[in-house]
Amino acid sequence: MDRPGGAGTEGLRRDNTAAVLRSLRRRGPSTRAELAKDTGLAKATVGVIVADLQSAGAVAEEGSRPGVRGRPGRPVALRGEGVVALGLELNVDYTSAVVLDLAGQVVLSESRPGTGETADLLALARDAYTAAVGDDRRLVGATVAVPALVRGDNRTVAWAPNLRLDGAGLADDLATTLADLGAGPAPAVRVSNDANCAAYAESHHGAARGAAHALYLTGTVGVGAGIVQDGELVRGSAGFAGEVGHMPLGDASAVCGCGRHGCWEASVGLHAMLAEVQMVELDTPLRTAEAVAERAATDAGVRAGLERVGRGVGLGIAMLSSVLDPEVVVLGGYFVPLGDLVLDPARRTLDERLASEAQVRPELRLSTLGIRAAALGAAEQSLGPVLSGELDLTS
Amino acid sequence: MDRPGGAGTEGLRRDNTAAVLRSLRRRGPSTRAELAKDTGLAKATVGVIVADLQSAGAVAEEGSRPGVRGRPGRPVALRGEGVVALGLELNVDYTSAVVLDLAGQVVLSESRPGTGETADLLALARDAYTAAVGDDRRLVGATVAVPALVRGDNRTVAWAPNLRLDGAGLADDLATTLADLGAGPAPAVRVSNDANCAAYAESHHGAARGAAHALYLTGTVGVGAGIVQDGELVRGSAGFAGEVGHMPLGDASAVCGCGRHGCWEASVGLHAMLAEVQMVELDTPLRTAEAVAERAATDAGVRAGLERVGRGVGLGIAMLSSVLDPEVVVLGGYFVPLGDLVLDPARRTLDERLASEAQVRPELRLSTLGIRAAALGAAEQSLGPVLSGELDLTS
DNA sequence: TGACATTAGTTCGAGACTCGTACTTAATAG
DNA sequence: CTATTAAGTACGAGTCTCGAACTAATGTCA
Repeated sequence: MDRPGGAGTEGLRRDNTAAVLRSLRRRGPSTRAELAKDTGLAKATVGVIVADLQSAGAVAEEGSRPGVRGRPGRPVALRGEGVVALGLELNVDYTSAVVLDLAGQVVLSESRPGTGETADLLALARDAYTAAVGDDRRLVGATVAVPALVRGDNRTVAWAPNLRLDGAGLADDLATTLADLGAGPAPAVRVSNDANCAAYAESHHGAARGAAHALYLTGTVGVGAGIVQDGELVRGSAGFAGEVGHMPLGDASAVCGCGRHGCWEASVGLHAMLAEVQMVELDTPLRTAEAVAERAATDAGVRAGLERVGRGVGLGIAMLSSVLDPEVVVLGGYFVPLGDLVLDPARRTLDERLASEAQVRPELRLSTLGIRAAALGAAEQSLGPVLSGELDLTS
Repeated sequence: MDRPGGAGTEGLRRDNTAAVLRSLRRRGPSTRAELAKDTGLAKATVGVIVADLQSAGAVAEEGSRPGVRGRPGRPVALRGEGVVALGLELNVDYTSAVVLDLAGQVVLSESRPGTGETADLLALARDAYTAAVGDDRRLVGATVAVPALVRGDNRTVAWAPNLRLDGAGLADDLATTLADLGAGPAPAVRVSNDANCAAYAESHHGAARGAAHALYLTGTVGVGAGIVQDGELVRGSAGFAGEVGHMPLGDASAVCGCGRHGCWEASVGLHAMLAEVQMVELDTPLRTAEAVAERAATDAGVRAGLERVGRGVGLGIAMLSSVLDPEVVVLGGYFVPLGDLVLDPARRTLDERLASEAQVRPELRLSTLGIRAAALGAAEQSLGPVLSGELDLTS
């Protein structure tokens, strides 16, 4: 509710500067005149703001666009060489890093196998920093995505059943690592849930781009969700929203790893899927699913098993859709290699289960971002304060 | 993301004025010094803003508060006689009206039996306007709560199975009615879902006051929900979020009015409850539930039936909590007279079903606002633009 | 009782910002 | 080569916030 930039006239400038940045991010390189029209600011104001951003290194002029009558405008573009954010993911079997520039371009993207150790992550962070940030770019923030419950402060890990994490240790460690590397004015460090990060990435860069209301589901051993409403993540009171794996939904007969019956992931998690198709797990969920998809081409029994899984997926999406009314549902994780083998039955179940006649079935899409989704979303989250006016580049 | 007040320095003033109003609303009468501290504005600025609001009739000085050392402050309070909003509810068997002043005080509250006709509502609106608005108060907006799916534009009724409503007719009719009554600068007219309105009311005035993340559930023949996240309603892409009645959750054996199996309301709606306790429906859900509660005092069979219903309620809340992570869940409608007869088993089920060890069970409370909840929330929604700076009182 | 400390609120000038208008600049059309 | 069109800039007016200095009102304590 409060003004992001601050209450005085300087705050006003910050907010207007942020509006210019957002316009550039959304519409690409634009002339001052176009920016004025898009933001509603006066031409003169835009001129001053652009000059400030230019001398801060955040934007630069491009070659002019000729053609039409009249004096040609000189387009201004966000400058990737200026400002970047770092996104990281620490998972049980790999770590990823993405460096994202202000223009939304991925500058660096790297994944390494790992064992979930904080040290792995810090090493990767160091390498990514050296390779893609260095002394000439300004790092405005870093966010780590983790498969854990993270409190609303975006620092404190409350519960990480699969990682040895506790409290704000990870955030602090990363902060000191970055400080040691000499990252200028201490960049903001945050920790965030991996499904939330991936959801954010899908809504800004991936399959849900352009949808203000999206739901992201990732299938691994468990099932996680990230909810985007009005372009922002829904966090819940403690920061735990989107923990859909144990929704009491499926067969009462299905026993879940948590010891209870009827959890959704006991019907649609990786192990449930493997039981349906009577196959065994390989080294990663993705490779496992690829093997299943391959077998499905020739094995009707496997296809039938996936059909049952798909119906369970559809049932859960029906549930979530009636609560959240998303425009797009993106499926990631092991669902991606299975594609329509799972999505088609899910769509059919969903059609049968729409809450009312007026409701339109949300579009079901597959994630296009792959393994870097969470790291990318983490980076995008770190860019947030710049685009909202909370952080001032020009000072 | 955009500044609510506008981009120029006048917009800045509007936003700061709104901040002062919000502070007064939240903390009650305050001196200029207290306002300065709370809003972060300079004393001088607050002085000017308060003077403006005073001459606009929105605030007034109260008798001074003596006691402490130093010059005593002169508290300023929101002035109920100045600015009001109108909230209405059109339901199948009654209509309600609430007039709410800027200070959050209910100026008028009236309910009448009805038959769901638009004409009933317009008549009540006229009467409420004459009685509590008249020529001396300024009406800033009116909102009608309806048991229907309303699009995100807050005007268009998309689906109203129990009312004869269609499109934006209701909003237009109310607008012309108010215009005929001579309501100054045309007040904004909106239409909104009744459960959403009630949820908003509970989070601002009722059992969930102070909770930024709340979930409201109302039990009638169906079950509806309203979701508040970060103090704002979650609407979904089309405006249909919160349609929880047909979540595929309960026994597959329970047949729902919609023709499908397993809908939540087929287990916990009024008729399902009556079937469990083997009693018949009276004229309203509330009176029916009162009769059931009375019988439960002496009839163990009824208590057992309510226990089963309560477990179903708890299961649904477990589902919703794992998705939304609310701090408080408020139950309204027919659940209120049944109280702990339903809530206790619901709490037990919920405890068994929490998504993770780290999660804390949301508090389950009963609605305290009764039949006027929706109308009150509607009025509060109409007050929103004033408190956010979208609407300027001083011009 | 009277000087003093303390807190509230106002006055005033400086500084920052946006805006509209007028002006300059750079291209195309004829 | 001139007219036209549109982009960008310079400038002055108007609005706003802010801090410092100042005035006002009260309790404290000698």
